[in-house]
Amino acid sequence: MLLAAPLFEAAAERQPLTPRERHKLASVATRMRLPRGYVIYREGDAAEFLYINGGGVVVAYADLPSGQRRVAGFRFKADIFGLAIAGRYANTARTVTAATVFRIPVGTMMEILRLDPGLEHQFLRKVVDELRQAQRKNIIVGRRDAPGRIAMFLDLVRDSAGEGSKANRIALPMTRSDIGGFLNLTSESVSRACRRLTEDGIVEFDRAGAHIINRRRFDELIARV
Amino acid sequence: MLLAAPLFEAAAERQPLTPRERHKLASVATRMRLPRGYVIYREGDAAEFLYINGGGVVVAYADLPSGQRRVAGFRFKADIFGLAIAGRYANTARTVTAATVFRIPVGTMMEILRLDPGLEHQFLRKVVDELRQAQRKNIIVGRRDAPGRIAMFLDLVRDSAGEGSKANRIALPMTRSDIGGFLNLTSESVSRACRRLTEDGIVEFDRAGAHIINRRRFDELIARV
DNA sequence: CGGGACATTGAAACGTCTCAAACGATGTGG
DNA sequence: CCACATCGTTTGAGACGTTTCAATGTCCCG
Repeated sequence: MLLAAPLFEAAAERQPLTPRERHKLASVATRMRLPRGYVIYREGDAAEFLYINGGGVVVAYADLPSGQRRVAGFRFKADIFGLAIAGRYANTARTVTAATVFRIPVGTMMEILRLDPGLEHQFLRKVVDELRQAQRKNIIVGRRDAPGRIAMFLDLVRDSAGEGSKANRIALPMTRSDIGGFLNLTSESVSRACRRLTEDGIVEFDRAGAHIINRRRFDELIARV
Repeated sequence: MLLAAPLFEAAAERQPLTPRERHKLASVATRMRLPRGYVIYREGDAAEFLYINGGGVVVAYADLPSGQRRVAGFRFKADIFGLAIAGRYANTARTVTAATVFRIPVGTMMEILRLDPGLEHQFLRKVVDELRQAQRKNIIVGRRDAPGRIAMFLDLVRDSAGEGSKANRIALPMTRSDIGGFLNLTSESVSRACRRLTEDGIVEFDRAGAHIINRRRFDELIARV
């Protein structure tokens, strides 16, 4: 139980969930079908629930005093979100697409973890995953060139969304602003960087997402960190 | 025991250690006194030891293919470092000042954690701390203005180095290049940003470190994220 | 005392940001 | 069912700030 506390004290970042956990949690979870653009919770709200993404895409972000929007990350199917700092949500969560989410009261969740050390273990691994994600984001944002950041972002989304690691199609339901918020770019810069990638014959974009045309140069670009 | 594995699989980031833990670990640790600039381990080496900083400053960094140096973070007294990914160090660790470090074989460490769940708990908290640090770095690097990044870096070092949170003197033993590597700036930009802070009457710099002159404006600058 | 690493400063190049406008898609109300 | 308002995207031109390249100055250590 002591173990659970720090887990829930962590700020939110990406956290995939195993099938075994989903099964265990389904019995106490409330299933919600949400439309696109629905705000699940707001930064600063008391963190009463923990959420599991059951399908669709959710974005976690915080609005900074300067008016900028810092996107912490995107949550895909089976990802956990809603972790808090000091009992309050660290980010705002909003659906990017229509989505199904499972909602679990934090108290209930703590009880479950107390009774099931194995599940507790799984949660620790989620925190570690989360850490890796934050570090991966650190590396991506460290790049100076916008096209390179976009390419690494596509790579990240491909891994996160559960599309095969050799898939050339990547769905991008989030807005350019959301991508920019994640990559520390303006939406205009995202636009221009995407155009550059297209002009260079590396990636093509349409309404649905991205399509990698030249994988060799794409991989080269990603490796050129 | 299972718990220990993922802990050691995490990449390195900041991790303070409590006195209770230090006592417990002291008996199995090898104490090493290291000169300034000593490379403790290199990125890619087999991760055989876990380290605890017993005094001094250590920098963890990775050299990217582009030749740039990405600084993951600085380790101060009581911080743990040497966590690995897939059995290999994710970063290179080098002393910034003369330092004392305690070295513990990973296998021994795992054994200790297995026998002491309480200590295991503490380690989980370290991972969560590490996560928070990575996120804090994300926010800092997200700023566009170099002086603002420097100010937030000073704030971070003040917190990490264990100087009082209201201290106006901040020791900066690391080089401008190291600071730049952490903040994603060139050493020249660090130099200019520091000069700007001085010209604006906010912070003064000398060989030893920084001295906050105008705390109100300093805090304002930090808040202007 | 000398060599080397680090820090500082300068000037120009580069790339993103900002501001602005036009375009496209979407969803709603008449 | 269409017109319209809205939101997001794209494109443009200029401003801004960091990077780059180069040179000088400073400090530390051998």
